[in-house]
Amino acid sequence: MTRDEGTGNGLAAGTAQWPIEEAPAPTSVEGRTLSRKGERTRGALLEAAEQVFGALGYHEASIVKITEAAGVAQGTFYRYFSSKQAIFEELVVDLNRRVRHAMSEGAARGTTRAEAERHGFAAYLRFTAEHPALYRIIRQAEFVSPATLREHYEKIAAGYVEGLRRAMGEGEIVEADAEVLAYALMGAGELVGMRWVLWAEASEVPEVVVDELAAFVSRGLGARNGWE
Amino acid sequence: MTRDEGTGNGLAAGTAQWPIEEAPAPTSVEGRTLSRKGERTRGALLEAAEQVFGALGYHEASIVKITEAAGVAQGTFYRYFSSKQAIFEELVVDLNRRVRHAMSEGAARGTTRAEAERHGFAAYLRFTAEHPALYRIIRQAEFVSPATLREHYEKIAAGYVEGLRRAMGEGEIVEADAEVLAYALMGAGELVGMRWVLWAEASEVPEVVVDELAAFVSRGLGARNGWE
Amino acid sequence: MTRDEGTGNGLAAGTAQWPIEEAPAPTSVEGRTLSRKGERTRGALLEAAEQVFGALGYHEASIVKITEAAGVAQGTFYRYFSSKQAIFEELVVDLNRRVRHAMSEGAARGTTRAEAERHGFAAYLRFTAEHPALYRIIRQAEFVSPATLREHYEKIAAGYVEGLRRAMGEGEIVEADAEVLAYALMGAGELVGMRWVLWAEASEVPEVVVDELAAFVSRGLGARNGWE
Amino acid sequence: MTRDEGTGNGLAAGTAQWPIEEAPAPTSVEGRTLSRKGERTRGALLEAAEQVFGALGYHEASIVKITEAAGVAQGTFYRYFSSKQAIFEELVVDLNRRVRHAMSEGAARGTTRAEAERHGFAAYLRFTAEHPALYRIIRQAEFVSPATLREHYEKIAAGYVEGLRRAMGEGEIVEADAEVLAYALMGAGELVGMRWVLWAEASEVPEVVVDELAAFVSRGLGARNGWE
DNA sequence: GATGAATGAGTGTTCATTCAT
DNA sequence: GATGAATGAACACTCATTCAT
Repeated sequence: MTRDEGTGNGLAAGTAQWPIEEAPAPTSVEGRTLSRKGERTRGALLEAAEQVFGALGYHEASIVKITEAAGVAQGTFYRYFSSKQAIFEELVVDLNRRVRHAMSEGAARGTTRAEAERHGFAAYLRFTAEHPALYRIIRQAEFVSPATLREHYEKIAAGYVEGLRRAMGEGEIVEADAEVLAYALMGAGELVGMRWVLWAEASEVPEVVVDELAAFVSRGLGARNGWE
Repeated sequence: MTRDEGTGNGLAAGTAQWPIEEAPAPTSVEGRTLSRKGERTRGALLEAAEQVFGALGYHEASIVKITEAAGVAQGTFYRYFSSKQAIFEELVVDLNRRVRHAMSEGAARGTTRAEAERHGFAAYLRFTAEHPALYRIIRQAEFVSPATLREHYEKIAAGYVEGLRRAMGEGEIVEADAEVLAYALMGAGELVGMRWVLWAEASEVPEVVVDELAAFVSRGLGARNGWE
Repeated sequence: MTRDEGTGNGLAAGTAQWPIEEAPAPTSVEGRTLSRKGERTRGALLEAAEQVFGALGYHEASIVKITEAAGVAQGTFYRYFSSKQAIFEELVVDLNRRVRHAMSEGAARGTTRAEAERHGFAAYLRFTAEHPALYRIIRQAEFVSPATLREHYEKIAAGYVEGLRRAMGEGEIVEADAEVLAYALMGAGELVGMRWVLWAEASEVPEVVVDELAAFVSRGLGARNGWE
Repeated sequence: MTRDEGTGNGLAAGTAQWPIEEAPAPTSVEGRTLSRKGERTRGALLEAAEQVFGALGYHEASIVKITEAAGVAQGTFYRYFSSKQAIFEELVVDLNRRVRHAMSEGAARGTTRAEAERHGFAAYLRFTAEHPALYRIIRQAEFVSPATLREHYEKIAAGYVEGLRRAMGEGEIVEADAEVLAYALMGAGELVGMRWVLWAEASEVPEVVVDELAAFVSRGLGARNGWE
């Protein structure tokens, strides 16, 4: 993952800075170290959970449905996760890591600042399209696991804040409260994703929408040499 | 409700334009017309539902809890609402009407455009603080009643779009896709509300946060003579 | 209602002998004497109950449905009947009286013995077709009010027994246990009615079926100069 | 089970001919194959259901009562039957198979035609005495599961019809509509059973009653060399 | 006298979780 | 190590009945 150096800027910089754990999957459960096969079963359960939680929501989803989707017996579930809530939380953490990764990679693809910014949002929206579960699971987390939900937003916000602060320091964008900007940006992305991906059941957001959003944000950040 | 005339502008104009039904409370159930007492019972149930859904979420909320909170017997519930889902949906519609009303009123309080804009957001954030249920119930609606959720956002967006288009026509703000802007604005408000009202368990958003948000939006809309 | 005298015979004689109360509708409830209007309301409730119990069965039927069908308020029901079970029992008694009346009248229409017999069954089957509720309500009575059910069959059986005994005395039919014959005849009629009226949803049993049934019974009773 | 060959006749032939599946108990639920223990639990539930439905009727019977009677937890019920209605229907099918089996066996015990006929009815009445649930459950089926009810009668009738037709062909009984006769015979047996088993709470029908019934039927069928 | 609002016990059913095999 | 049978608490909802107006 290359980071954009030198041209430090707002959004792109931000997305590039999220701290991402490098060893994603825990390989032990309650002390047991997982075998190859165990690892695979665990992965199958997580993936099944993403599908099922995404499609049905936390409450309609049931352990039976998840284990069925994963092709294992009901009891097997509890060899890998201590509860329904536990796998849910793990899923949020997992998706959080992956979306931040996607956004970083996206932002890094831009060479000019405007492009980078646009790519960051585009990556987020693309991830949303590919993983509608992210959006839906996050909404469920509100009640299922508020702490995890908060952590999710805080981690993304932290990345934004760091990037925005650097950009401010370098005079690339207007001086402002970086945290407010961070939450505003996340919110904008979330609802645009909801409107043009989820509701439209589209596999991607129309380019023009991404452009409009990026332009709005660019202006809002008071970016010099912004979009256009 | 005074509307800003002549100086039609972006946000303020938008918030001022939401079409709001003036006769809010339905007064009949399944054809029956409600007596005074019935009206009161129904109101108590709705209020209790707002508290309970807001505090526990749709699934943890139960009819027993709602009726207990309302001080009526379990069976009484079904004289006024046909199901748990039904009262939930009614609640969304109700809150939607009230939040739009609050935003309109807020926006109308501003005399200059910048003030109006700021007041619109402030009103929304104040409403969120007073009715945390709005935010939480909306999140639940994702799975409980997607159509109602969508309607909620679409109604608010429609108000924004109308106002933004007018402002564009009058050259007050930059020419852009009004719908994209609308969803971006809603998202920004929603997450800022989540961060500074819900998480902070504050009764209001710090003034400076409102200012920062308004400034960001003002710049993003390319408002002439904007905030500052 | 003419009774067959002189030519005393089996079935026809039997059907003609059921003791039928002549003043059918009780005109007071819990001491209250019913006004004209009250009488009408009570009748409407009974009729509605016949429809509803017949269509839905005892348990699916509800007081609300009955009162709705009768066009009165829920509470009004309890001014005329003390409980759901009470109106059900009254209905059984009522239908019992009416079916016995119908059978008597039918039987009386026959001039020869064979005709009379045939007419008795035909009348029963016609009544079944016009009042499917009879059959269905009787089946429900098994658990709802066993005593009433038993009374229903015993009353019909009593009529048969009396007629059969007389016919035996006059040498018209074979000497046998009249009660066994009575229950066999009732059972035969009931299931034929079920098969050719209820299942066929027909408004009457095909003539040929009535003929076959009458012939079987005629032979079974060892009737001299019977059917043919 | 020996069948009467050569002397093919009416009732006995009929009862002897019911097609009876030889592998009675389904051993899998929703695709799952039942373990030994599972099989036992399932059986216990069916037996408990027979008792409870028989004693209380469909509606008064509750899953709690059934599971209590079977000595298992409430939830266990749903591992074996998908609903209250489902176990009810299974019960009807089960009882139907068993009563037809009993009747066949009974009829086969007769050597002369008159004996066989008598044994068929006697077997039916004995079964009724041992399984009052049959009678009571059938009556409930009217509303609970009309299709199953109909199937029950049709299967028994089919056996009768086949036997009666053969007997007619061989000149043993009078030529007549076999289906009408079948329903008449079933009805006669049913009500005699109700009167002398259920109401008398007797463990068997008095011999004389069986004799009388058999004689009536014998005459009704126009049997040559009939009873006596 | 009629109404209809209120009651609350009771139902069928679901499902996360445990544990013997 | 994996299974799947068993559990039982919990829930949404119904309805006969009561009673104040």
